[in-house]
Amino acid sequence: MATRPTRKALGERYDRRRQEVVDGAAREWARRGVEQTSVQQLAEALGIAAGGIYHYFSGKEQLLIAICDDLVNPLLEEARALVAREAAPEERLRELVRLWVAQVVERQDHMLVFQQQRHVIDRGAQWKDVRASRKAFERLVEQVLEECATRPVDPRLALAALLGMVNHTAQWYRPRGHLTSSRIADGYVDLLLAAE
Amino acid sequence: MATRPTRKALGERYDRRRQEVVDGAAREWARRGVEQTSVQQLAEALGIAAGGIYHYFSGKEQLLIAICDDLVNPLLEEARALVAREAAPEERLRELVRLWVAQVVERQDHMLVFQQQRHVIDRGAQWKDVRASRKAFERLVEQVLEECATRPVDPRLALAALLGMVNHTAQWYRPRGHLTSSRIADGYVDLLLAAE
Amino acid sequence: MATRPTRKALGERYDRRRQEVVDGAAREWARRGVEQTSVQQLAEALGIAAGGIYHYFSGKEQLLIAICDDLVNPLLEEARALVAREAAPEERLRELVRLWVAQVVERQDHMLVFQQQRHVIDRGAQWKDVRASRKAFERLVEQVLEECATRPVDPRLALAALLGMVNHTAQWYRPRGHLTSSRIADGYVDLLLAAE
Amino acid sequence: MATRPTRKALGERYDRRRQEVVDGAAREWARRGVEQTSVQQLAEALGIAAGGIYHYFSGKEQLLIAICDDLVNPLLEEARALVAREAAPEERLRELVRLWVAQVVERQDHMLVFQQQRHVIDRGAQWKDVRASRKAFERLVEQVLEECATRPVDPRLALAALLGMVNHTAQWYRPRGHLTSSRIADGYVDLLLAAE
DNA sequence: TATGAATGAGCCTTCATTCAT
DNA sequence: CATGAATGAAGGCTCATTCAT
Repeated sequence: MATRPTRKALGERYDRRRQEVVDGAAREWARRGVEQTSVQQLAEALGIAAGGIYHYFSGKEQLLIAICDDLVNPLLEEARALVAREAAPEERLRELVRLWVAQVVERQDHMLVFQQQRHVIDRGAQWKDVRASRKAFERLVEQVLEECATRPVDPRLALAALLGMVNHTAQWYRPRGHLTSSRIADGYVDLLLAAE
Repeated sequence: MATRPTRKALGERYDRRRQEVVDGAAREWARRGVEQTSVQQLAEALGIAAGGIYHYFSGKEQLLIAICDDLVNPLLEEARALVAREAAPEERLRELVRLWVAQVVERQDHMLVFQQQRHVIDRGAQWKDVRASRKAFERLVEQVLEECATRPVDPRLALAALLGMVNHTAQWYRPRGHLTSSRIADGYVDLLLAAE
Repeated sequence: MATRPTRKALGERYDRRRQEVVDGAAREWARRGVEQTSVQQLAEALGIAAGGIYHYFSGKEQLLIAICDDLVNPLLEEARALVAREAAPEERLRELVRLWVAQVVERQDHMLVFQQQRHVIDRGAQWKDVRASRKAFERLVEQVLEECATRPVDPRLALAALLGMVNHTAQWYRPRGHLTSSRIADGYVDLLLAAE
Repeated sequence: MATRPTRKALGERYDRRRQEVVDGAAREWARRGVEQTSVQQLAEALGIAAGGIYHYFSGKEQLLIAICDDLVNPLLEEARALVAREAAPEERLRELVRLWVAQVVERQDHMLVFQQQRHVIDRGAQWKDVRASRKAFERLVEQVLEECATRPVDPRLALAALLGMVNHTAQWYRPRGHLTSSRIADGYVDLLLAAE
């Protein structure tokens, strides 16, 4: 017989709905801009009433934070797991950049929102965790990069260049091209590493 | 006694004041965000009354456009002049990137505003000119790059990487470091060009 | 085995629960204010879900009316019974004020809500009954007062003063003091009646 | 010749306009209730745009505070001046109550708003000054009352009764009756003082 | 009965812009 | 040219109420 939704199932439904809001908001905001999209418009695009969003988030900024959390935290986690594994330095860098570009490509909307709102993220106290995760990830990249034999440029410049390249990918990447996520990543790494 | 300012002098003063507004707005908006800074706040930071801004610009968006014009047009002009000169391809690329990075560094605030507002620039009809200038500049870079012997990566990827690196420079560059504008530019070019 | 509750028992339980909602609402609203307390907050304080309140009351205002009914109707009824009894005028006044102060003290929260919402009660059509009961009670006090030998002040002023004193009691009364309900009442009456 | 408005005159105009808003808000809120009157409605009644109110007050609650300040501070000041003068205790009480009732009657709307919002005033930190002034005034009355030969009731009860009477005056007083402010005050005092 | 997700009307407030001075 | 009071159109958010479960 049909089972009534249990408390757990209700929680799952809540989580699913919440995730839909996060993803939908990222999609709309990436296209139209955060400040250019009213909560009304967002709700309309999500097919719910404006007030409904406030069941899941206490305000527009909290929703923005959720989007950034969803972007930064999984990336940092996976990167840490990857770095913990044994590997040759160059291979490790290659894997890290692949992982990273894959995330940028898979969560392109989140990424575009993240970059769009950089000046907001850099300021408020409520953004501290996001800032810390971003910083931690950049440190990780820095360390991996330091162990590699790169072309003869200032190491800090190499890091900055890599950050610039990868993050900028969100601005131009279109799926269905022959430039897949891993080809892009390999290209970036090839620019950095010393020719063999 | 004091001579009355002539018509020309008035015009100069007007232009000087207008430029001060543009630069001040870029500075404030780069730090606090365009939408996060009200016209009142901006005026206060500029030391004038809110209404005063409307003597120079018909609205907030016109001021934003002026900032972007101030960034994109001189860059495109200088780049065109540079490309018109005779030079070896690799040297030409190097000079172009130097010019470009120099602009990014000198007009860092303008650049940060420009990037912050990318989704706005990409949409409205009033942004057509800015979009055209940006596109023209990117084409120029593409052409210069195509003539160079770069490392063996997809040419479109090399262009995208270069755009990413250089634009991202605005996010981290601080004056007074040993990484000067031209060293940064040279580093970027070194990453792209085939090792000799 | 456990007997199913009878229809009557269900009704009793319904009434008991309803009364708990009335009293709980009076308590919360007296402290936090009616408009400052959302139905959600109220429900939480009562240990039920927001929707649950609507099983007993068709809306927030109906609940407010119930609180006022609970205050005004018993008072008027008891006052009428008291006045119907034989007694010397001064003694009758004393008993009436005792009864009245006792109500104010026992239903202090109801009273505070009642006073807080005076401007609401004075307006809407749905408040006609409450207004009528209040008016009837005040007439009763007026009549009882008229028969007494009061100090030589305008009778209307004496009535107003008495109303002011007694109603204000809700604002400061705290149980466990030596000022009991009947001592307070006697004090008020002593102020009004001519010295013997 | 016509003088241009000086900076001082502009300030005066600002103050006058601000006072109009305070008085108008008191009038509307006394009649319709603070929470029952939207800022829009209030502005309409004042003949200005809704946003205009925010030139003088940073929010609805600040306007409410201004109303209460306008009520409590002058009263406290005048009462202090009065108490500082030489006088027989009973005469001093009479003058104090006259002053007090006169204020209640002259600022009837302010008073009604003040009472209506008692539970709000009693809570927030932004109400500390108003609470302090109210308390200081009540202390003053208490001291003056203590020196008088009152009827044989508990002194605290006498004070509470007086507070109840006087404050309640705002609820029923209508101008043009034969019960003038000073007759009302004298009546109240006569109730309290021992018969001669 | 009870729940709590969802609704949608309306509120307070902000802010780009105007205009009399 | 400059000011700053005033406007009015949204915007974010709250909350009483409904209803499927």
